[in-house]
Amino acid sequence: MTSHIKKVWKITKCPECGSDDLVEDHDRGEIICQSCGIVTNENVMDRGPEWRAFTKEERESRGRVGIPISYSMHDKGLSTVIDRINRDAYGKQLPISTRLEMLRLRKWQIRTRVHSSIDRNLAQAMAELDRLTDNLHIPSQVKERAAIIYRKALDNGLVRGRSISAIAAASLYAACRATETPRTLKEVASASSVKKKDVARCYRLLLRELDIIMPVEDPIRCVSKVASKVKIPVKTQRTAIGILGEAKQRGTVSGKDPMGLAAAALYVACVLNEVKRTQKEIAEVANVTEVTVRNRYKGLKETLKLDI
DNA sequence: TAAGATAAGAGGGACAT
DNA sequence: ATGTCAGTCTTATCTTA
Repeated sequence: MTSHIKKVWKITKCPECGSDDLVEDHDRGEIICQSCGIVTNENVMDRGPEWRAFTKEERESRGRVGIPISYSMHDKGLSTVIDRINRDAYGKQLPISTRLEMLRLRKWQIRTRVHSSIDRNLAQAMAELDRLTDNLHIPSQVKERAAIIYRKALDNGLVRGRSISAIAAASLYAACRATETPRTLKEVASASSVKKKDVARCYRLLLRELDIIMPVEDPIRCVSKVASKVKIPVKTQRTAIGILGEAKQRGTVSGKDPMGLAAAALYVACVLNEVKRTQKEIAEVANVTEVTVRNRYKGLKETLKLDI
């Protein structure tokens, strides 16, 4: 008896590096090179039957017809379409009960299709999150958090009409804020292809629609962050914290950028303690402009009646 | 060179229409 | 739903000490 071993042409060497350490991923229809990481999806499609038959009977019973399945379609091309012609194969009008049945089936068909579109959206978003977190060196735990936020946004229909990458970036930024992972909006935006203002808009949308309460950053907590970067002595830091506490009591801190306030308070403290730091140095590490430092500095001077 | 001043523009929140 | 307004922050440029 002749054996019916499949004759399948397969690549055995990586086209990039020549290694033969290849792994097949049948679900995705790809071949991955273990040594260089190159993924190829060429020549993987197995056009022969996926079964083996050893007798004539087996061959006949296992043989089928139909188009080859396709990996590029989300359902691998296996969907059935229920059309709207309420007639049977002979063109006869269907009885009312069957018509209602078909109506129900069509409804569910559409619903499952929506489902798969959500899946595809998620897959794309997760890929984007992967890319962003990779670029920004963000721990996976924060990424998980971002993914949860994204799913919530998707469930609430916030993604419709907006770009997936914008919402993904905004979710990631929100996750960073929530976990106190120090990444600025600017950094997140520049890692993604979305403009900063769009990420900011989506971020606010997330906070509003998902009722996320984000703790407002306390300028006092920013002081040490900024101070450590420009090596300002602890004593001067304490002066700055005192200044901020005083300003807070007089209610002149709300609505201001906490980093700007911290920077200005530090600058004042430096002047008072005769620590030589320029506005520029402090503004730079606080990620605000000199002008902002000056404006806050002016405000602090007024509210505290300082003469410098 | 550091600090201050000024102007123009962006973007969003509050509020009225 | 849309427009206006006050306030914030940024960028850029010029002046002052």
